[in-house]
Amino acid sequence: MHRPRKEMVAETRAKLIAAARHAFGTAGYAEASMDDFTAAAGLTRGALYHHFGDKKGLLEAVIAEIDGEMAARVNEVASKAPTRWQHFVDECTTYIEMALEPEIQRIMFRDGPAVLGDPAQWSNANACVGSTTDHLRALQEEGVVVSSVDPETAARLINGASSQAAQRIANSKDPEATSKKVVAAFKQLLEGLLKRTDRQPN
Amino acid sequence: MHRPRKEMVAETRAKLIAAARHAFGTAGYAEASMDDFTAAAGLTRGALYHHFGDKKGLLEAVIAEIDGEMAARVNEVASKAPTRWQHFVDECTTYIEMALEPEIQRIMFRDGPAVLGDPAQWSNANACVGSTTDHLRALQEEGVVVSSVDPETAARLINGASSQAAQRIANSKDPEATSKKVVAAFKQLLEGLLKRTDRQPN
DNA sequence: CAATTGGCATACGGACCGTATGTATATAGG
DNA sequence: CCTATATACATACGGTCCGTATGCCAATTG
Repeated sequence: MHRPRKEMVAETRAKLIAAARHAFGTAGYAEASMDDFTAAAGLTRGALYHHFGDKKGLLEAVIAEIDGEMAARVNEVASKAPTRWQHFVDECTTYIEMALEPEIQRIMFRDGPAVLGDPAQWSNANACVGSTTDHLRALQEEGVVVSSVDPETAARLINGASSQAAQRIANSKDPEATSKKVVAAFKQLLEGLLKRTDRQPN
Repeated sequence: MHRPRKEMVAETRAKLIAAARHAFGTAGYAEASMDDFTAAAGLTRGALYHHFGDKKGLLEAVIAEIDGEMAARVNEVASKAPTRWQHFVDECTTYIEMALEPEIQRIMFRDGPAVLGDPAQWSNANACVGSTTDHLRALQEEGVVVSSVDPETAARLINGASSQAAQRIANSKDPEATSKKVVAAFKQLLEGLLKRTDRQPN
């Protein structure tokens, strides 16, 4: 029953991250007691401090994990859009869909920024916005998107709008209906990036 | 030297709000010690709990005050734009300018949402977005903005983009230069709301 | 097989918060 | 004018939480 050392360590790290992720996602970062959720993982704060330094370090690890999952899922959508522009729009709406999950809302868009500061400065978690940036740059080279905007800047603004979009849907009494309204408004804003020749009729 | 009761009460409330606003804006909500900033106001936590119930209640009061100031300032810009559309755009950029102040960033966009939840659900502080909504509705009636978008929804999305815009400028190494880029990208997104006939050439 | 390193738990001190309680002053009523 | 009451605020207390220091056990290394 004596597993190799490395595996045990990886397991405790994973258990801590999972327990913290659940606690942060439901109770919230500030209300999550380290004693409680380490105990729920069958450990103590000793393990936490040993591996992550402090509570914020553990939050960073949780965020890195979630960001990786989100980036992976955004990339999955890649396949079946006829044009690159539609593919780009699909990625954005996929992002909004992911942001609907309460755990992601809470950790990535609320507690994360409050505790760690501007997400744009997070060293580990910017895979998602990177994809958006790349698409915008490519669309500019294709002449679909106006060349006057800075791709990364636009990606960040879109990100902010997406987060608000998701919050609005999530807090709505009729999520299905408001989802339609929100996504429609969101796509309308995106069209501002298109050159006039490529814009859809309204 | 016996001032009337009401004045004394209003003064202590104001002192508490001012001290908390400063502490929240600089140290941040979680790191601001109630003992410390009440003492800085020449009071104790007793006064705080009496008037505001708890720390969150005081944050709400601070946010209400700031929101009022922001709404007032947005309305000041009202005067001298030739078209309603430009007036609307001016209001948005004014909003971004205000969001550059660290105190507003921290309280209204970071700690506020983390502690009190979705800003759209705040009972006291939505004067700003209300103005944006009204403008959008009027622009729709004038036939300038596409009629397919829900005004309040669009206003919220714009709000999210504005907040990101301000953060990007504030955290930049060359705020002057990035401000130009950010505002340009922001305006470009806004043009997505225009009917094709009214759009500016790119 | 001995020494050492790393993984994790336990113990302790301090900060902070919420409530319960105490006290003084101003207003209201007789 | 005097008393009673309510309001404004301070003080006291208990509990929770966090960070560090310390200790122990197992696994690796030579």
